[in-house]
Amino acid sequence: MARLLGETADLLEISAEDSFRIRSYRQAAAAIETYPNRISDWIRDGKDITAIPGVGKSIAAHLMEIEARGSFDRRDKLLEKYPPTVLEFLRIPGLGPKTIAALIQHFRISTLNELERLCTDQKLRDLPRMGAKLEEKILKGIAHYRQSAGRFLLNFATGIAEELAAYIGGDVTAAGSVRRGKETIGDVDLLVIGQDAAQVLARFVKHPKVHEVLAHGDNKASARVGLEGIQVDVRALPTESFGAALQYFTGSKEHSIVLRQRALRQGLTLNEYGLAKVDSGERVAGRTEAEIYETLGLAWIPPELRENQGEIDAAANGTLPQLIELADIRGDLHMHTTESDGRATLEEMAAANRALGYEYLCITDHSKALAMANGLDEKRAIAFAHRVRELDLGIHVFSGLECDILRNGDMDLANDALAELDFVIASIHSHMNLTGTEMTERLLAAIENPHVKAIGHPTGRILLHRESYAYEFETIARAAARRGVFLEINASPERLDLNQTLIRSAKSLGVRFVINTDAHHPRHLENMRFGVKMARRGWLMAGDVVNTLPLAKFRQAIGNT
DNA sequence: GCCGTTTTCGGCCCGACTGTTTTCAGTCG
Repeated sequence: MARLLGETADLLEISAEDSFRIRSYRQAAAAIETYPNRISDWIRDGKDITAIPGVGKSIAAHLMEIEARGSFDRRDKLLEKYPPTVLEFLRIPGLGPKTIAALIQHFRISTLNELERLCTDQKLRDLPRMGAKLEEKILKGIAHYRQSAGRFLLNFATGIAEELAAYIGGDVTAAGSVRRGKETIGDVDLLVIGQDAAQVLARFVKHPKVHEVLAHGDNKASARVGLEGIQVDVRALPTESFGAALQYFTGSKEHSIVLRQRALRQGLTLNEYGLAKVDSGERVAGRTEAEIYETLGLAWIPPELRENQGEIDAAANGTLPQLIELADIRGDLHMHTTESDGRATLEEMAAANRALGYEYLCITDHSKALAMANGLDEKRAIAFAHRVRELDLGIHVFSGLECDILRNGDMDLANDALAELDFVIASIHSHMNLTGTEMTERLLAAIENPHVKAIGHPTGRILLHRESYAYEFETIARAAARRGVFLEINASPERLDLNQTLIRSAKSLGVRFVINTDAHHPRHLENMRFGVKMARRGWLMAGDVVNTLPLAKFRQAIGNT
């Protein structure tokens, strides 16, 4: 439903509809996407869906039509006018709705290939206000889109941000979605404070990895960096604007819009330079973020929450959660060794965990169904568990297993073998295309197994690569809460599974969590910070996460006494 | 198309950069 509304907003944009109507569609799409309950259920139960903020009479009618027949009239009419392939055009950087509408009208194109030919044939310049530079820009944009679909993993973007910040030197802060900890990143935003702007920007665009300068003005510069072509935006601002600039540059856009609306109601206007009175222009805040939020009557909001999903109300009411921090984690409970498909030995992994200052860890190699990973059968699993327990490296090591959930919901290893282990994570690695009903039954069966303590990477998504498998998440979360089975937040950067919406939903249903790296190499253990980011985005506190417990309490929590 | 501390009508966040054209529209964040 959210996707259909969002696509309709795109189509309305190309057809030059009223911009406020378009925004309404987008806001409704965002509201539905992050809504904790299933809209279909609400409609079937006859509840009033206009109670959802952003959903009014018209969009409610559209949603009921979608529920009834999979589309709605307004969308169908637009699709008669514009083939759905033109939606891709909006993903091309530098190409917006006005240009797209003009191109469709004049050249009757509908596919990226046709658009590309138009540019290589230098036909675009026949139209008013279009020239050679635009043709070139679109060609580069198409190439970039095809290569990466325009998004990058959080760990990659974080690495680029840290490398460039070190190169630029001085007071540089990563802002944008990197600071908010989004699992995929469109571009890297760097904020430079209190230095000579022109000099800083000039130095940035000369970085050896900068392949293409997209914009270079007095206050900001944008460039594509590295072979992957990730876009980096650098903005330079004076020291007295640091807080305002950091707020503005961190976003999200939706969060900032609501913040500025709130400012206006107080007779204030907010931009990247500061918070000022509308009538006199007098500056009242801007040096720190906290100062800005405070002036607006709000507690400072952690960046991970700035998605316009209730955080502003919570900040106004003083009900923001005390979010979990990396330092709260006392042990990593999901990792592999050379016993299955890990790259380091049991001893090396344990030593690496101790070096991170953890109190305990759990070794969870694969089970035999994952033959290509050299998974363990019952006999090997039990023998290995003995070796794990005998380890004496000054850190408590639990013997565990990442046990495959077979197609029918059975565990890969027999229950008497699982009973010998301290901590069993049940994961799906096969038959990922079952129907929603089959997959729900399969996971329910795993949760009912008396030896299963956690569900590993619960949705199975691989970012930018593979969707979650289909199942009824709420049903699974309810069962997990009832049975006391933990849901994993897998910190591996290509998974980051669960996402923030599912974390919040599961928490509201009473689920407790574990945050694990799924490390196959000692250096992967450092990915814990990304898992904690996701937990924070899901509004979790330390108390929601079991592996923040001290050893003795953790043992109680897993029934290991 | 949504919404209500002033509103059931009339508002709806704010600024930088580029290209093409001679004053600004389009795009982006």
